[in-house]
Amino acid sequence: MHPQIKEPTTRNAKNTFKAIEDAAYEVFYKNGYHGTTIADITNRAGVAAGTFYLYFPSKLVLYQHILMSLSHDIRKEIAAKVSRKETRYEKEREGIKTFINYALERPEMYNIIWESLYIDRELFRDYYADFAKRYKRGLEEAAAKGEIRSLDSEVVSYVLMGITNFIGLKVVMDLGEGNENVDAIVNVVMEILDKGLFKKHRDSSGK
Amino acid sequence: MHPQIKEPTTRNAKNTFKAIEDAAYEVFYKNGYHGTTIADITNRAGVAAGTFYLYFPSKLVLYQHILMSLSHDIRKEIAAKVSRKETRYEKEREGIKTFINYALERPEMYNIIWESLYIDRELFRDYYADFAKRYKRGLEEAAAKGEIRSLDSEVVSYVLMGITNFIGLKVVMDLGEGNENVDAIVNVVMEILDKGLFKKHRDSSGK
DNA sequence: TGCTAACATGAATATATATTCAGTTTGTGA
DNA sequence: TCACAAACTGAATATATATTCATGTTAGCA
Repeated sequence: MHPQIKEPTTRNAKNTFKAIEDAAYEVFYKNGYHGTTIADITNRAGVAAGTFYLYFPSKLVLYQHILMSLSHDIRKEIAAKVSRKETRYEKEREGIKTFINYALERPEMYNIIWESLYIDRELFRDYYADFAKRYKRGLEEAAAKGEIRSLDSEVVSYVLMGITNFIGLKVVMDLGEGNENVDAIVNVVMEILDKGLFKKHRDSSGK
Repeated sequence: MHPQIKEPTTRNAKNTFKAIEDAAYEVFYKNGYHGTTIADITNRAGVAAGTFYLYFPSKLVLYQHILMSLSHDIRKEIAAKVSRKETRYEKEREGIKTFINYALERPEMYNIIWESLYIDRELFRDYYADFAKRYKRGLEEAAAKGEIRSLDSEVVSYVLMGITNFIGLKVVMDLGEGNENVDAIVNVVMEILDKGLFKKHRDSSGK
């Protein structure tokens, strides 16, 4: 928990705190950080403007609080699903699928994480650096077992994050246009990861 | 040119206009859209605040103007380089390499394009939709020639954009930490695209 | 040299909104 | 039932900054 946040102690105060958090999720998503005012948040939460400052010292700290809770949540969800699979191949498929479904069901979270690049660059950087680190670990284990080819695992992790994030972006942007067949999309991605994009060209030593 | 922008006519006015544009590039990059004020721009350009409004009706229109010019520029650069290559394989390698080098040399452009998701969602969406459309065309030609495998070209184009953008992101975030060996990074990416990530697992019909 | 239109100025205006604070209500333990 | 702290209120404050406008300056031409 952010050190500057004052935790509520009584039952009523806990409800108030939660109402502010919930309102913030909704409004930050809908209108972005700069597009939402403290008044938007407190109105939606049904409390007075001053009440906000009983718990949070500033709008920025609230944003950071929400961002951290989001990123924790999305990582937990992916880790839980992935750990149930045996092979790296199956883990990868599951991770991509989970991420896309997450983006589809709660586009707000996804959106808020990207916006952080322009609100709190450190937090954004840390989020992806940490994500990459976990990814690397998994990839290196898989390489040690001979499940995947030996390639720079840092670069590979950004390749995989890039694919997942952009496919998620596409799905979110297309929301409501009926392109939500996640399995079909994941199949295409796995085809590429499994066999490559290119048909064999010239000699296999390449150019 | 944006219809609300008033073009300068005289030699001096052209210089003033250019100075405002140049200042805006720098400052938008450095501090983001919300972090820069009209005063920041006009101070850096060496003109009075009011002068800004001789040419641009608002800060938003200036931002849109700059974003469009950036996205035009980056696409032009990639298209020019790619068109010199023969095979899809070589074109892909060149496109990725050009994009990363672009991000490395002018991180501001790259940065501004992503921020647009939170400033002008339509413009952002259009930018990527258009990028994807061009990509699709190239991929479909390559598929017709048998250079690449037949897969949903829309999904493939987002996979490739995702890879490129995230590798670009990594390179920009790491700037100054000596990880700027673009060729080595591109090689890893091409390895994956060429031969896949996974070693052959079980039977090739897959799961 | 004087005229005119384009160009430029920067102080003043208008507005938005994050944050404060003096006062009020509420719940709880004695 | 009282006392007190915690919780809450919302009008007032403070600040930032996009935009306007009355006024001045310049360049080129008759």
